[in-house]
Amino acid sequence: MSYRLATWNVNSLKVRLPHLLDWLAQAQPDVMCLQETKTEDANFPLAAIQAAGYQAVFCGQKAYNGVAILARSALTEVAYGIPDFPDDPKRSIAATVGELRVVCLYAPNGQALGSDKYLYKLRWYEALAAWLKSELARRPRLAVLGDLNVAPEDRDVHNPKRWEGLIHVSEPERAAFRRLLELGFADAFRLFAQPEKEFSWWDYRLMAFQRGWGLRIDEILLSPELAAQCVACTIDKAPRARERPSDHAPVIAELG
DNA sequence: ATGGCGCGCGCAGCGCGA
Repeated sequence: MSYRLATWNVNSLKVRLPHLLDWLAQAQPDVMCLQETKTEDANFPLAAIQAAGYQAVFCGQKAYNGVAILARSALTEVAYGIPDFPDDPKRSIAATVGELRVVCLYAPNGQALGSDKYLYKLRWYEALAAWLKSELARRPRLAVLGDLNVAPEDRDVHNPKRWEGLIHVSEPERAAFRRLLELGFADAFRLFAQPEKEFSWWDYRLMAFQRGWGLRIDEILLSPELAAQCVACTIDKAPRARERPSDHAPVIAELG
């Protein structure tokens, strides 16, 4: 069974709904993970998404965070948050789609090195790794998609010198990300030859997108079984070039 | 490159994101 999996931080589902519907129609993903929906569940645009041919599970809140998984087929065994990590405001949702277990994540930003939010981000990653370790043992066909808010290596940063000492690139953050790879996950993007300077996020300011000043902070992690089945992983920059875009671009993985 | 954008909230300007 082949699947097209995608993840996109939409930075407000309400504002970005037209972009999302256009992208679903054009890209035809089987599974679509969304982050930063910033939408309470009562206001989730379920009818529009169903009309586009997708089912959805979601957990959101006002103003901040919020995640959702859309799928062309049934979503079952829905799980919210990270177990044993109760202080987890709408950053994780998981569901079974066909033969796949899908986890959709919005990692904390972390704000600045040494800040309370930074320490929270590292604690969140620690809890995530512990959870995913047990999940991987139980569910060999596991895909983890999301805005992981870490640029794993210098080649994932447009100008590593400029980013020294800043959030997303610090060694503890990168170690937290590598910990997930050590569990056995593959960073799907790096399973393939890629163009240089390929990113998934660009600042809204200073025409960063036009200048190519970006980071790769949205990732698709695949369990060994799924990695062996993966035939492509790409980033679609086209939505970032539209009017009133999200600051993130969708990432797509193809399972053959 | 970092004031400079864009979002939500709520009705002015702030917190937050990355």
